[in-house]
Amino acid sequence: MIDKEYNHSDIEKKWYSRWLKEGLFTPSPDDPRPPFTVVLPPPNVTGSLHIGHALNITLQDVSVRYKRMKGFNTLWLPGFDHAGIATQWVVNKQLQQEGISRFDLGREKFIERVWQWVPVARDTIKRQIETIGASCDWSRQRFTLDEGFARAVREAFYRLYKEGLIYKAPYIVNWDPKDKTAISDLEVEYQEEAGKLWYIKYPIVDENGDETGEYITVATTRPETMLGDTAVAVNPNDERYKSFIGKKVKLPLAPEKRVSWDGKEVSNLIPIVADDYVDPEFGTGAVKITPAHDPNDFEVGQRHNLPIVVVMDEGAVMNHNAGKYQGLDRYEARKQIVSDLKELGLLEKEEDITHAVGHSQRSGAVVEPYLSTQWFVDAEKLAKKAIQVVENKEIRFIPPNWEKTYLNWMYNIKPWCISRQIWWGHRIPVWECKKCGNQNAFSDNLFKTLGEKVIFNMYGDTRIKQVFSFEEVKDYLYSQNFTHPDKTNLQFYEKVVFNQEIPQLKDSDTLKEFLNTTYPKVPVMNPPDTEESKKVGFVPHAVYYLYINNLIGKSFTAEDVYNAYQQHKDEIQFIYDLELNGIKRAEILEDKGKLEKWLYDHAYGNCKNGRIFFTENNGRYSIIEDLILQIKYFLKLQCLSCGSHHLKQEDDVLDTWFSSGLWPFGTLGWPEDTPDYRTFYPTSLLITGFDIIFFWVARMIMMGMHFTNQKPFSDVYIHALVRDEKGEKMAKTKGNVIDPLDIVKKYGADSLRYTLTALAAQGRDIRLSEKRIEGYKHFANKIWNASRFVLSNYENNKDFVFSDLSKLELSYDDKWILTKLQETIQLAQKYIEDYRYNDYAGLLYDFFWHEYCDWYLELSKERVYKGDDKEKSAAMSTLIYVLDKSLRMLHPIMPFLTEEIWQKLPYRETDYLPVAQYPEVDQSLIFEEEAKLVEKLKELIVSIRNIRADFGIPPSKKLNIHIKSYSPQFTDVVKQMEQSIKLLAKGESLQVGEDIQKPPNTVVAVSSLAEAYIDVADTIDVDKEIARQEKQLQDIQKSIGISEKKLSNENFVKKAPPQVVEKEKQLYQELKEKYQKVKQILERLKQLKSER
RNA sequence: GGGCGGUUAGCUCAGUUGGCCAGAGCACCUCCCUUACAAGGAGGGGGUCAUAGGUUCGAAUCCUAUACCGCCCA
Repeated sequence: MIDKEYNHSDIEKKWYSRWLKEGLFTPSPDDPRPPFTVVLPPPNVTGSLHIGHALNITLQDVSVRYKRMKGFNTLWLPGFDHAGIATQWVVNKQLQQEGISRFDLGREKFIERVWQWVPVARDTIKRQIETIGASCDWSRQRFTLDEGFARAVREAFYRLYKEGLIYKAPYIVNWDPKDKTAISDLEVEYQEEAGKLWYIKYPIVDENGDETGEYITVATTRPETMLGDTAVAVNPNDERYKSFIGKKVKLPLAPEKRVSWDGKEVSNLIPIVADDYVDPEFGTGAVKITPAHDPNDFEVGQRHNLPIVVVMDEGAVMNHNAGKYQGLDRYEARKQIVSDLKELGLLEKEEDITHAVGHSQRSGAVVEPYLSTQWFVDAEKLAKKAIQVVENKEIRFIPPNWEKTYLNWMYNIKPWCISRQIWWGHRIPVWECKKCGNQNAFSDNLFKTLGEKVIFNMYGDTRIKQVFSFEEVKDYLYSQNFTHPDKTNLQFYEKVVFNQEIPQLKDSDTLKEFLNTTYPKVPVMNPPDTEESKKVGFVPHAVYYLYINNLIGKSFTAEDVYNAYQQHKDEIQFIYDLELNGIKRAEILEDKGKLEKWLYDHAYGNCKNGRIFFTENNGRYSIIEDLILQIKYFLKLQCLSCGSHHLKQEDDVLDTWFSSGLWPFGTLGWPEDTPDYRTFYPTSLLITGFDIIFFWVARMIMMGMHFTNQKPFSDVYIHALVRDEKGEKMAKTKGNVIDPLDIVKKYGADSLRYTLTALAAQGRDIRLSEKRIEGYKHFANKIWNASRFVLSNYENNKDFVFSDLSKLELSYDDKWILTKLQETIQLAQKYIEDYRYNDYAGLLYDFFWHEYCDWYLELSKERVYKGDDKEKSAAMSTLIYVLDKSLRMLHPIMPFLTEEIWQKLPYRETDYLPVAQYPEVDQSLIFEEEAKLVEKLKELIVSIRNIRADFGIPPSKKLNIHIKSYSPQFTDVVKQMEQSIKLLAKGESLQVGEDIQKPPNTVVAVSSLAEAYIDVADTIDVDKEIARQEKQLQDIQKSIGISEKKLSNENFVKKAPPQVVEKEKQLYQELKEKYQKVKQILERLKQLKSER
């Protein structure tokens, strides 16, 4: 028996783990059914989910569960985003609490700290996603920094770089002086702020640099940047300034000599240049040009070959070029400069203005346009295909108006700055050669064998150092993987990254063998804790290195060492520079004589510490191998241009969105051609918020088209922001956030999901209030109790229930609800496939509550309780049938509740509802005639209830009802359903027939197929009834008037579509008839009154 | 400055090819503890669909302008 109370927490706890255990959400790439793929927008590992995530996840789950039930081979792939700046920010905050900064820790230790934090956030979020009920495939869970994804990012970068689509260049970037990093255009938020426009007079000078007494006035909102001015520009057609062009001005306050960005001296006498960019109408028509601190000025500077003078450092503190302002913060300097100008009489005026000031989205600091050398993606080239694929509708935005937003942005796309001066993220896979300066981009395609590729990737992920030990490799390969705890890291490489066995690395023995045969061996002769002064130095290490790598034979002469060293010194120096923290006395190896002596000394102990490394015999030396404490290995990377090993990897990391852009294919195995990739890519649907269309959606389309030559997804559903009930953005600082977990606790996940689905109308923000959620909890309760009614009666009537309805004697109401059900099934599919989530939710709500519960359940009670076998059978079977279909349709929105109830139903083709079949329309269960008659019957019952209310008859009083039917058909309906009608209309007795006469002391309810006379005997109030009927007559008359007006309009009849006209005519006819009837009734009433 | 969207019942919102005398939930009023459900049932009040023009037989729906609100981009 089913519990009396609906208790969401009991129900919701038990199903999720069972679904997972059964693998219901884990599809196979071998499944022949058509695929349906969704990738979850990976939540940031910064904290926990908010209600916007809940909406996003719910809508995805609704579509995903629907498609799964429709028989698609459905994959919903979840994962997490490392969220560079955001996560670094969170960990920084934690460090602050401990009173330390990330610089105190250093890069390596800091990243360790972040890795400690990530699983905390990740697992919290994962639990939240599970609580909401998301039917995603955790066995395929990914992380944007996992071994495979990091590899995909390196590969993507490498390819773009090779193709010339990524380049490093000096450019004006948006600089965040607080976080000390460049940020992309998109990460800048503009705010209207009160500011000032200062008009500054620049004195004109003659050829000798003497002031002529003339001035040219420029206007600026950032006077501190004037110290970096290298020109004044005017429009070439501006008559006012024509004579000034080519002359020079003396830049006030600036030191006489400044140093340009590329180290040249720059004078404080700067030219006046002509440039079309200057708008003569704006300000004074003369513009100061600061190429290092303004993007437009930078362009002007390029055109006129102007020097570039940077006047601030990375923290926006004035630098050496600022003369006496050096060391001042930019705003402090501004104040000083303005007051100094005033004193010099060079400040013409100041104006109050409001202007848009750019702030860093993350730190809030005012962004400083700043010249800096950064990495850029040539987005314009990538945009081409990304534009095409949307223009020709291969990718569809829903709602479609977002397409315009997307395209507009794409048409005007700018180079994308992808380097970030932070530590947490994908370190740029470029190694600069310290010898020749070449930029080398590497990916693991540098290596042939899988083993080598793995080692390179481990190095790239900073899991091992470039000189590494067997233990380091072993420990990492055979330890638990971070993203897939059921696998070792090696298994992750095999199964997820390369989709191949890697026998070379399989176990300790093969691994050791592999390392020994693949990598140069690096002998180490110092125990880890050796005092600096006691350390064995560079020269012996170098000789041992040559020896152990078989470059000088078993025994050797000084000459042999000299020659071999000459050949290998670059790598040896590089390695020991790393290992010994600098190299000493390398000159010994460069001189045969010194080397000879050194070898001899170190064979006989004639040296410091009396060290003996070698044995000597006749000028030939041999190694004393016992001195080697450990063998490490060297991952050989060489400059592609000069071959040197002296490479240093870029310190900067990539913009997080660079990696997110690969999400739809990087998670499915790309760049490998895996079964998952072949089966599930391109994905079908992406659901996300409008705020990241540019950040993410656009980048995925660009990257997807470029790397896979396929659209990454077909449909993009863009949902709105969830706001609070007052329409304000939810923010922790405002204290108006709704925590999804609180809601789930209070109302249940099903109720939250239903609410979000019902509110998700296209193209609108969602205002969420708890009241609304409560309303849907009531709906959940309704489903629960209706099911309780059905199931408890099923318990007592098990033998009467059949799944095949065709053999049963279905009553009018059975046929009616079945017909309604078919309509609902059809509409439901249409709505969900059109992404009209709110309509889907509304439709089912209405059907289940207002048709099934309010009417069908009530109508069925008579037969369920008192019917004969056949009646019971029809009613019970239909009740169960409709409940079953309803639960299936409700399941995508309310997975937990529906599963709980569905499990108790008698016939199920699968063990679990998530993989049960979605209802399809059954033509044999559509009974239009019968359905229409029942609709009329409902109308009649409502009109009887109205009378009751109008006359204030208490529900406890049973009525005598006489029904005059207008047709034998309807008479039959009423007769068959007599008992049910009595129940619903609370009748004592019921007579029906076409020739029934109105008994005295009754009032009349007129409906379209019958009129009902209600015996109100002692309660009848003739005056009241006359008034009631008169009001009705008036209403009808009004309607007739409207209808008449339409029909008498020639143009309406002529031009309106026939079915509309036909409908109107029918309505008119019905109204007319009704009018007549009511009129008669009124006449009789008036007669009655006069008789009394 | 450019673009997009919104303005419908007290509140939150539906209303998709123009054909309803405009709908839902919540709130409100009346009655009812009837054995699925008081987290319920029956009934009810409440809107000149922002404003002004226009197109049309017909406009909440299309067009134009205005007002206010929001967002995005520069």
